[in-house]
Amino acid sequence: MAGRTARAEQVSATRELILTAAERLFAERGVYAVSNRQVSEAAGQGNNAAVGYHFGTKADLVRAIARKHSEQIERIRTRLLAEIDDSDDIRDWVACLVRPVPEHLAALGSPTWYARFCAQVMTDPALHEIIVEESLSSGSLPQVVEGVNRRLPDLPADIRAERGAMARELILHICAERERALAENTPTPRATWHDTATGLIDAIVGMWLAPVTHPGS
Amino acid sequence: MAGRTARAEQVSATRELILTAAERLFAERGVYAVSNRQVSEAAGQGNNAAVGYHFGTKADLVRAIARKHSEQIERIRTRLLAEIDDSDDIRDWVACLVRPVPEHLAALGSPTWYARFCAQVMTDPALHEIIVEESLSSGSLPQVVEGVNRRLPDLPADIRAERGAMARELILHICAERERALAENTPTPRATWHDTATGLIDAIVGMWLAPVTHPGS
DNA sequence: GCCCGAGTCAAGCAGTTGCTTTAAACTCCT
DNA sequence: AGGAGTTTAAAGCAACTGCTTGACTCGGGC
Repeated sequence: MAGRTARAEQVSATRELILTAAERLFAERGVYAVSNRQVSEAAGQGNNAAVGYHFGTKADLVRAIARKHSEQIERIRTRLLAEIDDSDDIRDWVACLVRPVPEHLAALGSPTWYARFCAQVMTDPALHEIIVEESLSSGSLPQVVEGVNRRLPDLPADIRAERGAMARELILHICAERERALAENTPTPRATWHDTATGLIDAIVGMWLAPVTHPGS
Repeated sequence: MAGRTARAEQVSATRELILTAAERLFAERGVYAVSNRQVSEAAGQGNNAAVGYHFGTKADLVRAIARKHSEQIERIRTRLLAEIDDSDDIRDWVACLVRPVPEHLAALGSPTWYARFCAQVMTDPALHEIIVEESLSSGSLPQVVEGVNRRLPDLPADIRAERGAMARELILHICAERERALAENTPTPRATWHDTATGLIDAIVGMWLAPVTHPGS
């Protein structure tokens, strides 16, 4: 047990190497602009088919990257969910929705690549499904959404869904934009990931509480 | 003059053919998943290098597509800007920001591909710059942003920039999501592009007017 | 009215892709 | 201690990429 077999450690080490190399290259150059060969080489594998051996297709590699992170994010989310303990403040629930992502990015240290990676995958017609089932259908998220909805004023179901989608897009793409700015040494509106989350919570709460114009206007 | 030369018409016709074929393929399969060859073939050009001949690299083709649409969008925006005529209602100004995009999509008829195309290009590290300078730096947009800012309560410059970015991301990706849903025959929260715009305006105004939590919390 | 040049077509180029195959190196189990 | 099975390495494959080349078509200016 202690240290498992040396072989298994070696294997999971190269898997991890490939995973992080792929994530970096995908974020910097684009998922489809990078070949599996380049990923293998960047991971220090002389074997130019290492990606195929360990993961299969590029879609499988993308799924593996997404899963790795979404597990971490899920962990943070359940922790926050426990902390707010059925609070009545909608802000707390929105925080449960928002904070896991930027907090995860903060925990990764600098630089990070996951947000840019995720934004790309999310907008790609072929990969979109993958990341949805890997990140969005997991454990505690529906619980948080339900918690938010319960503390929300009466809204038609359609509007609820619409603003839920807005919150989702906002969280992802604002994080990706900040990550890009950090990578390019461009000024960012917020100093830390935590402050970024606070800004997102402010905005999303305001958005969710906004009055609804009847479409007949 | 009347009818120009028959030859020049033929040329601009095939250019247009390539442009729309590329837009559709890019939206449906992904910008990098489609080769210039495939675009040429889909445009009915026996010449497998037609894209290269008429446009150059793929980046140039993307720029051409973006320019074509952003000209139309710019036209709508200036029209709306004239209609609100220095209104004092912030809603009018936000409408000037939001409406041009969904209204342009509505004018294109169904189905459309531009929103999905745009969302992809916007998240791609290599193409991001292209569409920014082609769509966002154009004519009347800064004017609208300035108009919105003037009708906004006092906000720190950073927060202003942050929420501006949020509005931008929201408009683009919500339109892309609706377009995707339409293409897949999935239910959408709104029946029309106009209603979608109304929902976006509600949300963005609410977001912009939301109180700002001091990051010290 | 005839030749020039822009536009189209078709074939071919070297380079790269994903994937398969074969060989070597290594750990693990008996 | 050695055979077995797995991981890495390296080479090779057909398919496809962008790009160039040369022949053909045809409208327009001298």
